[in-house]
Order: sequence, then C-alpha cells, then structure tokens
Amino acid sequence: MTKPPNPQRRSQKSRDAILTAALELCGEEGYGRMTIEGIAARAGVSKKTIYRWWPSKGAVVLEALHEAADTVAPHPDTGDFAADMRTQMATVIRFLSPPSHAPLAGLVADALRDPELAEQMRERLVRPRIEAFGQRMRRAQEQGQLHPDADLDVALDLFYGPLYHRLVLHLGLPEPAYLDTLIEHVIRALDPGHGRT
Amino acid sequence: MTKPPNPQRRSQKSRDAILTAALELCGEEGYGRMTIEGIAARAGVSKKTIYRWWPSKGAVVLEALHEAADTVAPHPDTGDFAADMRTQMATVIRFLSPPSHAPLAGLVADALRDPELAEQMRERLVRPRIEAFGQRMRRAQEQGQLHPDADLDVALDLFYGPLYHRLVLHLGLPEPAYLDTLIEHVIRALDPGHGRT
DNA sequence: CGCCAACGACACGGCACGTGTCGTGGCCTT
DNA sequence: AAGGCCACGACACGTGCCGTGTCGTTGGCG
Repeated sequence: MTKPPNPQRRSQKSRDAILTAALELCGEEGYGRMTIEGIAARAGVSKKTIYRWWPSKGAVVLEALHEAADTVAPHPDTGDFAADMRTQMATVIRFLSPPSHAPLAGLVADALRDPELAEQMRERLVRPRIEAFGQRMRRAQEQGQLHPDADLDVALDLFYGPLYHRLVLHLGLPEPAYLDTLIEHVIRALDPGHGRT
Repeated sequence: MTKPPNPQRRSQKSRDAILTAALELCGEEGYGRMTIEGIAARAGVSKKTIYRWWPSKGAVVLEALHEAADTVAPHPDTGDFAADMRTQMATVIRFLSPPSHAPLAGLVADALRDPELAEQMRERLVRPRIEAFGQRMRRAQEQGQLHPDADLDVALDLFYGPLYHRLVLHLGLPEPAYLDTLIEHVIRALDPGHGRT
C-alpha cells in the first residue's frame, strides 16, 4: 500500500522532540486528553511526521517509555533478596502512582483495546523486565535465599500481581509496611518444604 | 445547572433497551469501537435519553454489568475452601477472557482515565465482591481450612492479583492446572506457622 | 382528565482523527 | 560541486463521534 519510509533518512531531532513532547504532555494534561495534534504542535513537527513513523498515540508513548525506562527500575543485587525486591517494587509502585503514573496507565488502557499495541507493549516493555526478574530470582536461589524449586511464573504472579490488581481496580497501591508483609508472604509461598524435614 | 430529571417518570423500557444494546454491541464490535450513537440506534432511543441518565459510555456499561453480574460469580461454599476458590476464580477468568471480556476490560480501560468512573466501578462492582470474598474467607477460617490469622487484604491480593496482572500485561490467563498451583501457593502463604512449632 | 416532564427525531458546532498535497531543504551519490 | 531523492513542515480536507439544543409527541402521575 503506502511505501514504508527509509529509516536512514529519518530526522533524529524530530523523533526526539516527539517522544519528549509526548511524555511532557502526558504528565501535564493526562494521557487521555493528550492528542496527536497536541504532540505535533508541542514538538514543532507536522502531524504527518508522527503518522509516518507511528500508528497511534499509544505507540509513541510506548517508544518514549521504552527509551526512558531503560535506566529505571533495575533489579539491585545487594545479596539480600527480600530487601532487593522491596527496593525494586517500591520503584515500580512509584511509576504506577500519581503523579507519574499517567504514561504507563494510559498505555495499559489503550493496550486493552488495541491487540497490536498490546503485543508491542508485552514484547518491548514487559518481557525484558520479566527476564530481569527471572535472573535476579535465580541468583537468590543459588544463594539459598529462595527455595530452589520455586516456580518463576508463580513468583512473578505473586510479587507483581497485587500491584496491577490494585492499580486497575483502584484500590490504592501498597504502603511500604504492607509491601513488606506482602513480600514476606510470597517468599513463604515459594517454599514448598515449609520448614519440616 | 441542568435540573436533574425526575426518576419516577423514567421509561423503564428505554433503560432496559439501552443496557441490553450496550452489552450486545460491546460483544459484537468491541468496547472501543462501540459509540453512544450506536447504542442509541440499536436501542431505538434518542441520544439525548442516554445523556440524560448517564454521563459516559463507561457509566452505561458499568450499570449494565452491575445488573448482569449480580447473579454470576458467586462464592460457593461446599465446605472445601480451595475447591471453592478454584470454582470461583475460574468463573472470573471466564469473564476476563475472550470472547466475553470486552465489557469488563473496556470498563477497566476507561476507568484508568476517568476518576469518577473509577470510583463508581470500585464502589458498585468491586467492593461488593471483595465483601463476598471476605465472608467466604472468614468461614474457611472458622472451619479450620485457613489459618485464623490470615490477612484478608493479603489474601485478596494474592488470589486475584495474578489474574489482573496477567490481564493488563497480556500474559495470558491461568489454565486450570496452573490455577491449582497458584491457589496452593497462596493458601500456604497465608499460614504463618506453616508446620514449624 | 389535564398537566408536564421524559421521550424520539433531528440539526448543530466542535474537535480530533487520519490522509492528501505541496514546496522546502538536507543528505547521499557521482 | 551539482543534482536528485525523499523526509520534512505547512496546511487543507473529509469523516465520525461528541455533547447540546430545539421541537413536537406521548405516556404516566396526581
């Protein structure tokens, strides 16, 4: 149909301006109220240029987040698995809480209606972070801080499920003290030997 | 501002037609593509009549779900807590999976951008079901199937968190076998003594 | 039975979408 | 150094839905 443009000729300046403008506007007026036209205006860019490289508002925000989030929310490894999970999950909670939750929450909302966007989000944002969690978890197992038979999928569900559950049902995200309780429970759940010998 | 209409004079027929049309269209073309104008046309109703009684598409779907879901997803009590949780969660999973997930997923998506709608959803759809879960859980504690000190908030997070986590990150909802594993883990997590004395 | 408000119908302005067109300018080739 | 290609910014356009306003009609309450 429409011939795809040549990426080599792409203007890096326009690209950066668009991604920056998207994140700024997202914070200022909210994901839902932000429009492609608004992003174009803020970035000093033609609407056409946005549509040339991205199929939707969600795709722009996804790429902006992908770029911005590479440095954030790493899995620390101090040798204390529970403490490291506490640190990492607290960071995630910050990204899911006001005032900084707009881009991620908006993207999640759009992805619930756009399967294409959902796949992009899963593969580019979610999957790498699951991988990072998996690596940290395996180290904890090697160091004997977590039962060697603990299941990665179950661990992922039990650690991060409560966060998204509370986000989408608007039940309020965990306070630090409650987060500790949660982590304690999950680590116990992952120990099938449950103390007996 | 605009004087509120008199509920006594409200046409029950129009109301029912609107709610029915909303759920039907939701299933046929998806929540996102469904429009207020489409609902009005299908219901044989003026757009004005919808705007007179509901502030948004989300509010209509919320009320439709509220009405339809009163009978579904009850918490059975056969005396076997784990089995009952399996039954109930499998029902929830059906509501979160294609092809019937459109209304709920769409509502969740809209609520992420509309605080008013989010509050309505929490109070009218979510809160009553949390309450029902709490009652079933307390009976399990009385019958010794669950540790008496088990925390209701933690239990809610660990049981249902994985479902919504997987829904919004598009990781695929649990299969029956995996659901069993999950429930087993959660019940273990909720037992703080877990075997040691 | 009479009133009055909720109703269906329809038209309206507004907004953002996504596309098309055009002239410009920067980079790559030669 | 000259030429061509093509992404760019600008702008205009048709479309679809929004949310509101208006106007008879109708059905239920007092």
